[in-house]
Amino acid sequence: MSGILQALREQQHHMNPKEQILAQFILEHAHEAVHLSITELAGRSGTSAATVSRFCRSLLFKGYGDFRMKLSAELVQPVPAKPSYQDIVAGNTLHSIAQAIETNHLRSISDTTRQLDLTEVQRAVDALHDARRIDLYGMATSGMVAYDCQQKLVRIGKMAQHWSDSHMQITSATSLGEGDVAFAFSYSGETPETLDALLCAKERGATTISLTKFGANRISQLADIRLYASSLEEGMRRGDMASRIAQLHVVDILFTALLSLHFDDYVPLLEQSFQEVKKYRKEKGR
Amino acid sequence: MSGILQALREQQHHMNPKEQILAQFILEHAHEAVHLSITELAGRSGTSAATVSRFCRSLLFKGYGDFRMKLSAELVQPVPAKPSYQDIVAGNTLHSIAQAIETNHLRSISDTTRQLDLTEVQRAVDALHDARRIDLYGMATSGMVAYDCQQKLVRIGKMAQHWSDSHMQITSATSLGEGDVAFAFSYSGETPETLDALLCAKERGATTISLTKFGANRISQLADIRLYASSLEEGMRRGDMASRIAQLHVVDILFTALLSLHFDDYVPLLEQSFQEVKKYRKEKGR
DNA sequence: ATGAAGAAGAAAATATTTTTCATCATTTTT
DNA sequence: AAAAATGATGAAAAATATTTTCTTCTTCAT
Repeated sequence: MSGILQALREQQHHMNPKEQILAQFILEHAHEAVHLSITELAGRSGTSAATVSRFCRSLLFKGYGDFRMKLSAELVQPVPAKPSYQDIVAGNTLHSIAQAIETNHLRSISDTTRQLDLTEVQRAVDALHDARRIDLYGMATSGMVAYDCQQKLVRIGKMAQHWSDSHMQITSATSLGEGDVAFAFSYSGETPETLDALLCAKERGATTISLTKFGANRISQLADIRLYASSLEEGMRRGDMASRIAQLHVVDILFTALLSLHFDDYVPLLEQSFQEVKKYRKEKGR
Repeated sequence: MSGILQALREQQHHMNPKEQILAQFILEHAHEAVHLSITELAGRSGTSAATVSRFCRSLLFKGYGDFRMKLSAELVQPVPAKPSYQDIVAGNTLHSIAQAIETNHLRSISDTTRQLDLTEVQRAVDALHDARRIDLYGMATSGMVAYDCQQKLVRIGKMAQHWSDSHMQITSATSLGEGDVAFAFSYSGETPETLDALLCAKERGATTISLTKFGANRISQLADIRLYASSLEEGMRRGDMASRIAQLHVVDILFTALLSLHFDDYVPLLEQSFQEVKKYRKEKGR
């Protein structure tokens, strides 16, 4: 904490009564204050526009506008790196919520990248490249990651299918075989539906890949190729938010690696699918 | 380079002549520009105050003051360690790919958080809280974000529905009305199917929210509440990877804010849905 | 009690921003 | 090719926002 808010806090007790009230309001609602006009700020803080104006000038700003701009500039300074993940509880300000989530997501991506085993990534890329058919399993939030992965694979001409229905997952897994890939997504690594499907696929001879949180878990134990995404500390509520971002991050790395290693095979397909969507829209008269 | 200046650079060539001149001036003298009043800026750049005002509004700022404040906020950011987003090409090593993707995702999240207008977030949270029914529109990658948002909302007992089928989107939008919310997700902000659905919902009186890349676009123009996620530079391949992460980041902030502001309403429901899924599994014999 | 000094708001003055309106240039239609 | 329509632009008017002035009120020292 530095600059204007710090100055306010320090000088607050040497101010006139109404100015103290105003300073207090600004300290408590800084992020809101910068969006208010001088009249609104006066109203919200129980003072008058004249007082606010004098207040700003006594702090040696050129006027309210100048004060507001400099305060707003101060408020967007990036958060200093916080050592650990932030938990979220009731009654936080919007600003602290946004910061906490940012911290969690940034960390979760950094951690995941740092601990990523590139040898396993390479094996996964090769398996996906060589796969005849690719099945993607995941429930709820992880289902979304699986679906994202499917979208990417389909765009480069892969036969990839995500099933969010647990019966269909098994049905599909049953028809896999040697040369096919089954890719399981699960934050906990214990999701029974996903586990079942992966097991079934493995029994039919498919190559199995897992993307779970770090540490031992039943799904990764089952997999031939094991990828991990960062997990939040145990007991942390809403851990799946950050983990989902981390999982998508891994999917992006996988997909980009696939593209980069087989550029000539895939990039034309990707461009083509992009152009076709555009063309199709034009033809509809847009 | 990101945010406002980036948007100016990208959109400069689609502007009116005087607006191009103005954009050019701002790009060249950004640090000076934020200290000028609208009249001074008009004078220095060879345009008129009216043009500057229109310019700011056409970029979807609330007015010149808003534009100036956000630009000023952008300018005080220290130069990031890694100056720009990394593009991905053929033949990279796995390590450089992972690093590039990490850089892009980290930046994309930081940029998005910094540019987030918390007033708009608050309005969106209120709208979602009060909503009788919530429709979520988005195609392809943005469809996934919409779906993610639906999952979260449903878990706290909201009637939320994502349609990935463009006909069903319209069908559903048709039955919306006053007190309902339509939430459109689109990276480009121009996706016709999403635009149509949002328009239809708006015509029926629903409150409309948009989450698009930064800068003026047709979807956000239509929306009552406008949220933005960071965009990569024009011409960058695979821009949607980072944008999807950024959009999910915004969804997380929205949802957490919703939870935090109405803790007692929602958290019990969330815990309950979590416990019920567990219980249901136990009963199946696991 | 009285006067001086300063705090604070109402209202006036000023400045800034936005909108309206008239003009001019460009494009489209006839 | 002329006429009509559209759109861009700046001047001026209108609307807003900010600052200053002026007056009242309170406090404190005498």
